[in-house]
Amino acid sequence: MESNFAELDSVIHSRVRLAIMILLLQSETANFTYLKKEIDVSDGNLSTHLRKLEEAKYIKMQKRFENRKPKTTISLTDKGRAALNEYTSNLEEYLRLASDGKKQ
Amino acid sequence: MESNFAELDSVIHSRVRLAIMILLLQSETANFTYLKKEIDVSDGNLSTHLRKLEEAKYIKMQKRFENRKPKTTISLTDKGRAALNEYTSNLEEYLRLASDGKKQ
DNA sequence: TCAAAGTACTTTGCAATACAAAGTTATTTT
DNA sequence: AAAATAACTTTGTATTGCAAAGTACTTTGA
Repeated sequence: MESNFAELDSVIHSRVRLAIMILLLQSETANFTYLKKEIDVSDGNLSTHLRKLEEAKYIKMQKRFENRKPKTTISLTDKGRAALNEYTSNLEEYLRLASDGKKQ
Repeated sequence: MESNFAELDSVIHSRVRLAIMILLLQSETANFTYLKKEIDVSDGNLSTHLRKLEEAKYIKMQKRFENRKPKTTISLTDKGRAALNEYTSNLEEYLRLASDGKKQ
């Protein structure tokens, strides 16, 4: 039986990781501090979420030194962009069902 | 600082529990077997998710006997309906940000 | 000049979660 | 009367999510 409720990519389905992906979609590249401020998450937590997205190859991180300080630049991969697209369209379907429910 | 990324109610932010809430919104009441089939989830998993929603007072479960068989009827509480409403409007904002991101 | 504070992270420890397998209790079929 | 079915719940375990602590520097102020 085909369920109305599609699987939701568990790599993306976490508030923090979803926010990271959306921010990267908007701004193409970002750094650690920027993400941290925008999402309001602790350092450690952000670090592990980034690692998870990297392991899934949804983002890539370039680490280099700029003015003698470490600087990480984070961006979406094509795979990540595609996964986010599918995730959001699945979620939209959930929301559509929810708003159908309200109407009756 | 006000983040664009609102907290997402962690009681609802799980594929299975979100689906349960939406199904209850649509059909007012439901039983265990119906939910299980619609969501495609194992018995044990569904049972624990239902308990979690009940503990949060988002759903109520009436257990009674009908034709000498146990029959659980599950429905949304007002609190649950309100929480789902807030959750979906927060999520819609995330999705709006995502589709803004795509356009640029 | 050297100690304290700041920056940009990562690692660690642990509590909470998600899941399926196994268990329970009662009924229906063979 | 044994086996299958229904409608769940409990248990065991692997995974997750999180913040506190740690690391490796650099900058600032006394």
